[in-house]
Amino acid sequence: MTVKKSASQTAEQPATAETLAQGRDAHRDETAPLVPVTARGEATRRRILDAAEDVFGEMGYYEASISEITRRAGVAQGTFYIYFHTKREIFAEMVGDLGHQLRAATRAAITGAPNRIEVERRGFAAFFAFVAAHRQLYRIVQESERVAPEAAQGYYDAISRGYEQGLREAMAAGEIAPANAEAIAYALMGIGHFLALRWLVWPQGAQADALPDEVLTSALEFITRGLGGPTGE
Amino acid sequence: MTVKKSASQTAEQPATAETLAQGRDAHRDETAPLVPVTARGEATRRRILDAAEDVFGEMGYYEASISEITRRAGVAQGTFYIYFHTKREIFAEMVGDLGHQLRAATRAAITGAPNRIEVERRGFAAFFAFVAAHRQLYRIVQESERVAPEAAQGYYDAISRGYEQGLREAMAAGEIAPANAEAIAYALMGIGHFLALRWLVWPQGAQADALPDEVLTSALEFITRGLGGPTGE
Amino acid sequence: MTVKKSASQTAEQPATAETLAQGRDAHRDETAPLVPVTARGEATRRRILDAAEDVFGEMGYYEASISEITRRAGVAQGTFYIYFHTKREIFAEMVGDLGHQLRAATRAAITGAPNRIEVERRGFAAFFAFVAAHRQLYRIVQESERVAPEAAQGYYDAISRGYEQGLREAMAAGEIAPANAEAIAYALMGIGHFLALRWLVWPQGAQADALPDEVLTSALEFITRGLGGPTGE
Amino acid sequence: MTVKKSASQTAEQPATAETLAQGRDAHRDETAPLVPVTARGEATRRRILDAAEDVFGEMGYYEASISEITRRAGVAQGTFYIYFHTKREIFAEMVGDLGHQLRAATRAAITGAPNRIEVERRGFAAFFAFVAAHRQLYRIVQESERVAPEAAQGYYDAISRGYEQGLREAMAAGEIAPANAEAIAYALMGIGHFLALRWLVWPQGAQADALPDEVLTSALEFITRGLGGPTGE
DNA sequence: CATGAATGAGATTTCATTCAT
DNA sequence: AATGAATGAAATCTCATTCAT
Repeated sequence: MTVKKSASQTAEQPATAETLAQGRDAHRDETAPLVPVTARGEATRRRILDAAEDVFGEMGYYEASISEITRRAGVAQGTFYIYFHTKREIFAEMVGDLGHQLRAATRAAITGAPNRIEVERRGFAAFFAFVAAHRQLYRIVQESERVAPEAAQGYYDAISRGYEQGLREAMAAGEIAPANAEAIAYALMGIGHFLALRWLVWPQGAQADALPDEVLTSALEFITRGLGGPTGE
Repeated sequence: MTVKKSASQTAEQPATAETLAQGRDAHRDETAPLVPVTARGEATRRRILDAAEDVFGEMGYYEASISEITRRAGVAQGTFYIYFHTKREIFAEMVGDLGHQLRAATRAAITGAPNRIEVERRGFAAFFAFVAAHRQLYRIVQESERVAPEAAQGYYDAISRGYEQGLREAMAAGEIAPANAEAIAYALMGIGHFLALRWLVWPQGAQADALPDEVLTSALEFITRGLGGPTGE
Repeated sequence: MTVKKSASQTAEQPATAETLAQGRDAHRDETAPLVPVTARGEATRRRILDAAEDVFGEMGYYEASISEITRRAGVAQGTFYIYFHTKREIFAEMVGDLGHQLRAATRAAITGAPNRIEVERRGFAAFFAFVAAHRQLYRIVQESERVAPEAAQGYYDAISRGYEQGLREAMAAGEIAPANAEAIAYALMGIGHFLALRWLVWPQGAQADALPDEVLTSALEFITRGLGGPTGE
Repeated sequence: MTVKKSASQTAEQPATAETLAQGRDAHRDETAPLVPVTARGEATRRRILDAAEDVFGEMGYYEASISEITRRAGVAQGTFYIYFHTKREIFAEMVGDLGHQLRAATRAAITGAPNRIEVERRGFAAFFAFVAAHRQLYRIVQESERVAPEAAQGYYDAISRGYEQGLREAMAAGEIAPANAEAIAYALMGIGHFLALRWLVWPQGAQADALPDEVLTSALEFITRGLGGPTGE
């Protein structure tokens, strides 16, 4: 194996007595991330990760196989295990990535929104656009609930936290009705999730690039009313 | 053999290369249900189905095995195939059952509600109670999205249809604001789904028998406002 | 799976409520022996065990493969796991068998020996004959020290115990000099082991069916003197 | 490359089907030792060898991996093959080293012993001390019987030769009874081996630093008697 | 001299499904 | 109707070894 277990001094040390002693005791850490050291390695890892996203998305965690992933990545099967300990590990890492991307996209979209309602409007639009563009990833998150529950909870929690903060500020500003922010956050996520499921994920083919206007409008009205208009203080 | 299989060849294929190539998930003629003819058979079938519910719920579709199911059912492995063609088939059947039960429970709960808001209140309460009592089944439906998509869509569609009808009537009666009924139905399902996930499914142990009051209240207020009060026409 | 986990009531019970309840809780016992129920199963298990003895003996534990074992046994690979949980398990079972056979052979040989010295003479002869006839098994025991230490210790301990008892009786009778019986037992086993290694196991081909007379004589004289003649009480 | 390999082609074979078919234990031209030329190289080789001793001792030949060895040695995996052709080669070399050390320790211990009995006493003490200090190495030799039989036989033969010579001289001097020297040598080795196994190798923890007095005494008395006192010719 | 990356054969184990009794 | 046995494909993961830099 030629991959560092996390960022730490590894090879620059000439093999002195001290480093030796350390080497002796440093038992294999099964959980240490497998970080490539060279650019070539980094590129290979990336290729594998990308291939995994495709494969997991198309086939699902269990039907996917490492050999399919490495085939698409164009590397030998053994190469996979240079960069990831297990099939589950790469899956969980993907879910993390995904959440990261989604949050970045949403954050970018809502920047500069004049009020909470507009935040919701833009946020939902960004979310639906993202799902339409990454339909497989949607299924991945769904599946992660069984396969890598920590990853799934991390995904939802991170989204929720961002949501809650915005909601609390809006409540404090009197823009929306006061309420348990986490409850509202999860309610909103649920709405987004199910609308996307019904109108973006289930439909096959190209007709599913966006929600029907009528649906989007009804949903946004529902949300707007639900959040409670300005309280008029 | 005392099991009907509505006149169709089933296993006549000798194990040729092609049939083998179909692999473990060979979809065969699953249109011919295997219906037990005697009471004893009926009971065995039931036992297998019950065991399957446990096993699938605990372990998930892929980690579950027929042998674990039959072990828990107290029958031999071969017996399984007297009543079900494939692993997938029994899974899909379970999802159907599940939806049935849930809808029955909900319908019973909302009967006699004086207005739409009360319907929602009671409906949600019933839903949460059902989830708390059938936590495994919740995961099953979730998983069915990948494993047996038709079953999953059937599940959600049936719930949605009931929902929509109620909503349309309420809209017609001016009880709630007019909107695309299916959109609202899926939004409400999403809310229920995610609140249950966050407060009933994720938490470990006994503290998860019901939603915290505050959460439930906030959610119901959100929904009530969202649906729109009486339009006063 | 169609094999009982040890001798216990399994199938004769009609599936009543009680047996069901039991079935539910009886989680898979990973350590329960896999005992065949029918004669056919028993025969298959035997074939696998015999093949394993050959294969392990010839190639050693690690170079041996399950697929080679099942090939020689004339069964499919999966069949192996109906009767044994792991490669290690069958190996350990073999070592147990072996010890059993060896002790039986030795016991038979020494029955009726007039005195302790004659016991040793006959015992060693029986041991060498056994090793010559089961040269592979010798290597197996040797290897078991690493692969299945409990099995190895069990093997030696059982032999030693028999030895010790005989020695103690002989000491009590004044036939041999008093000493720590276990020490003498292990010393005698060591002698047998190394003589067999040098003159029966290492030599290739047919010339190694027995120890050279001179060697055997020298060894027996050494042992005879070592045990100490009658103490003349 | 600064490592001599006495003029012979080594790796020129492109990885064709045939070379691959040789599998992982391909015996190649192991007759060309890989001798380091610089002091740095010498030190690296030494580090690898020391690490290998630990690893092989702890895990055994087959469970040990080159990557574990190089990890402990603090070098890259590729570096291993600068100094050793194969895994087997380094293993065999270790066994050789070991025998060397053991013989040196024993020789030092018996120097100046007044008679054969005293030689045995001191020799056994030295042997047991060595085993207690190198418990892993004991297992290594044991395993070498399968993995590198030549090395194992070399090990025992060298010890035996030293033994035999001493025995023959003692016989000639009338110090001990005449006998086949090799038989007696292997018998004595067997005794030492099995006593060490039982009282030094098997016991876990610190209580196993030496044989119990009673055991040692009984064994030495057995040996003393066995060798036969002065024949008084 | 040394390194890190890459390879790919191979091994164990699981499991849905079939079948004779 | 039920059982126990058998099958064999497939999947994950390990590891000795090679090679370009």
